[in-house]
Amino acid sequence: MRKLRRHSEVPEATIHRLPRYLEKLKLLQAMGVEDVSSRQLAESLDIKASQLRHDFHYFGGFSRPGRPYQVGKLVPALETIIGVSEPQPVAIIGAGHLGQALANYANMDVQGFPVRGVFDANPRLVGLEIRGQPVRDMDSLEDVISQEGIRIAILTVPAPFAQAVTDRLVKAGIVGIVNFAPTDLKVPKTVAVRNERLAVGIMALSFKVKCILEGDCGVE
Amino acid sequence: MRKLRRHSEVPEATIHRLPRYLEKLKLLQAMGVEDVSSRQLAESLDIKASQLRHDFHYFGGFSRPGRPYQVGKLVPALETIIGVSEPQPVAIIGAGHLGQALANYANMDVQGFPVRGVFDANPRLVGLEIRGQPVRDMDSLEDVISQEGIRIAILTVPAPFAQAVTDRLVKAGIVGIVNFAPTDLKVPKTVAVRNERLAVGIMALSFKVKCILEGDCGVE
DNA sequence: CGCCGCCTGTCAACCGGTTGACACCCGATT
DNA sequence: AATCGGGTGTCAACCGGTTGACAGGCGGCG
Repeated sequence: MRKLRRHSEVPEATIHRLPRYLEKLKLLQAMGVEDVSSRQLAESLDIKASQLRHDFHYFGGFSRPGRPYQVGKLVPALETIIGVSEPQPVAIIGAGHLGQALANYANMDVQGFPVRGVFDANPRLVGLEIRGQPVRDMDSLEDVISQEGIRIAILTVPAPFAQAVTDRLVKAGIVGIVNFAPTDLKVPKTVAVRNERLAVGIMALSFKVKCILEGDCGVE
Repeated sequence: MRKLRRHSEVPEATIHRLPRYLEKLKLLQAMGVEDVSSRQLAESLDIKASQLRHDFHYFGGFSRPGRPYQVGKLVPALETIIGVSEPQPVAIIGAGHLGQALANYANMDVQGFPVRGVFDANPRLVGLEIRGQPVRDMDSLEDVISQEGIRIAILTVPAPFAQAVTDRLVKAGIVGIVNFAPTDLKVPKTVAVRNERLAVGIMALSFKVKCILEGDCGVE
């Protein structure tokens, strides 16, 4: 990376693609691939090569011009850009099925986001072990966050509690929240929120399905 | 709805907002609200009023001009557009934590997507009851899909199995797939896929968090 | 009855993101 | 050494989506 422009200039759409680049590149790395051209990489991700180059262009040169990208250099560069060059501990608030699923499913540790605290208000869940992590009482929320230096929280509590929990998180020094509750959270501008609305996905799909079934899609 | 244009002409971005409109409107309906202006509705969703009107404009007139929207008419109209005017039965493939979470969490029934079949290859999960639904063996996949008339499937199996399961689903007549596996699925053009990549969300957030912590965001 | 405030439908300008084109660079090969 | 194939960096045109502006409709009130 030669000249790194200010992050604020990177378009939203590009940011969302970075994780996919990293994911694929790690895969290639694990397969022992050393070089990869923009065309190869783009095709495997089903996007245009010009777009990929354009995206990388925001961060300066990843390769000597005229030569393909070197996987070994790209991976750490992307990790630095995304902010996972060193592990980012996260907390999961709400140990219901979704919370548990996230702790297991996306195996967060490998992705660079080790889970360092799982919390729930339900006394019946508190004490339960998930992946070697005890489910903690909400009382200890602030303490654990500051002790572990947690910056990112994942919210998987029922919608009615989401805002109250959020307020506590913000006070405790959390800087980023992934919100799975179907509510819009109010936070100061210094906190980033990403809403992950599961229901929207299936509804958008339903629209397209209707479209297909009615032969109303332009695809004849 | 007077003149309904072809669905294919509705921009992607608008489609993704429709579910949010519906969600909010249902809420208002439950509160007994009868009329709502574009400004009120837009503000509560944190978008511009002009955009909301523009979105609705794709589907013709929802109100007599000069008068606010009538919640009672908007809700069924949106339901028809999205395709949930009558329940859309869905199947969940993969009864791990994520599959279970989805069956419970987003209470699909209320959203118009009653779960009519939960499947898993793991014999230890088969037979388990989830919300009154038995977890079924994969063998019965095709039968249940055709008997229940299921059109939409939710994929929550581990990535290595995703494509194989998808092929079976397509053959069985599934038209839409919500894919939670971190893999790109290959499907015929007559099948709609929506990828729901949980890991991308947290990484995009991490980028912004880094941004905030380094004071590199334009917001001073 | 006429005016006024509020509302929607509609359009045109604007903006960000995507895409194609091309200049330039490199290593291999003849 | 010159050439050739394949690669990246970069830019400008293009396109879809967003936003602001405004014409016209409706009901309430003086």
